Amino acid sequence: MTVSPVFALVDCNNFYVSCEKLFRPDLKNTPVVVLSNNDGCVVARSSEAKALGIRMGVPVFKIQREMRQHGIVPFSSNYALYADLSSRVMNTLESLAPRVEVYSIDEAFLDISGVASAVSRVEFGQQVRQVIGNWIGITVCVGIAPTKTLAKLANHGAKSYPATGGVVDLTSPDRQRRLLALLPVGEVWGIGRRLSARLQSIGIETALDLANADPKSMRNQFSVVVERTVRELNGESCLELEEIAPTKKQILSSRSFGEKVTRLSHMREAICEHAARAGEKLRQENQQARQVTVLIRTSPFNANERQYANSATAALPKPSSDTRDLTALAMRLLKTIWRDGYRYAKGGVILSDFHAPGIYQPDLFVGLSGGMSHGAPDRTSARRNGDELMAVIDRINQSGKGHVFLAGQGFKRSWTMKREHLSPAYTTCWDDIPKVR
DNA sequence: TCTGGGGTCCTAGGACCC
DNA sequence: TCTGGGGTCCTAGGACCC
Repeated sequence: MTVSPVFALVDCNNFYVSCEKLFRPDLKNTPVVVLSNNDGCVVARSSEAKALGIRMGVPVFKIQREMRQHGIVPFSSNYALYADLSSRVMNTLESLAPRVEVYSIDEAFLDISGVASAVSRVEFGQQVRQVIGNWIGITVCVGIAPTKTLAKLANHGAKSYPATGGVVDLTSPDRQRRLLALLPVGEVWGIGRRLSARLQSIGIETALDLANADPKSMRNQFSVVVERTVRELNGESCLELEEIAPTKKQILSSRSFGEKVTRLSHMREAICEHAARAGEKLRQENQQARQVTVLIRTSPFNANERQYANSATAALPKPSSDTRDLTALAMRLLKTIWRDGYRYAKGGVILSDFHAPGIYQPDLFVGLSGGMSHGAPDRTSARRNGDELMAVIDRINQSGKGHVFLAGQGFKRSWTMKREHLSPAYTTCWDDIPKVR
């Protein structure tokens, strides 16, 4: 007999802000925001900042006045810090539950099917909160339910209503319906802005309205995704716990520039840099890529300016994870889409069509017809020792002792991103460890 | 002047085949 | 005048997530 599943969704409160405040106790009751790359917009807010009406995703230049007026303290994104604290949280969760799916940097689903009664489920949730709070200093909320979609809503309830003590058990259908009736349909996991508007236009306003809809008809009018959501809202589990992260299907490195790029030489540097970063991620995944895409664009927000956005994709003669192969192709692709006379805001590289090293079936005609227009057909395999070179470069770059890169990535780098409010790397760099006097 | 980055999945439509 | 039908594969674009 199979036990019906019970999921717990553990979600860190205001995660990025909490990470920053952890090392700045002086900011305990101060409104704090964390900014996106380039200090562009707000991506995390402390409860004080939320209370002041600072919206998620708002561009920083639009709230300069409020920032000064209320003394809101901004931080640039410090991903090294957040990733390190995240892995501490996740490791702790793995010691508390038999099966854990790390869903994002600040959330995880736990399988707690073995925890029997309603009382002990809530106790379990409280215990999780206490351990994470005491050991790491991060506050989490816990939502418990028979499906992932309901666990998400339970978590939302735990965050919204302090009287819950940060834990909501939504295993009883009666409680499910009561909470669903209170929530607008857009709060449901998988229902975004567009679907929300379309659903409302046919009279589905609340999460409960959606739960009461006919799954088949939802599939016809929308998609299987919406049908699955309806079933999940009714306690029928359609989404399983994924303990092992599936292998990636694409890797993207892209970034807005700190200053607009107008010269091809600068864009070449930036694209080189992205090809190198993407290659590094690819090697961490122990994969090789065959497809390379380069994309560049002007800022879509500036209506007075001439706009241009384009991308180009091509295949390598055979899969590779060697930065030099990826870069060479990326440079050729960039040349095909570059146009003079624009102020470029962003550029990037996407790698796709992955193969595990060594098991690629080459095309029968590779080397005869020549997939690439330059170089010897089997140029990549002539560098068996390229793997070793890349491994050495990765080791040096990850050691924190220095940075090795191709000259094409540039030395002046006027285009690199702005990070004016960066906190120290408290937990990942010896020089930045806080000192107690 | 200044608006993030990195992913996944699904669907529709075209190309191509028999 | 009359102009099939069904299957597969691929890709672009849309929608969603954090």
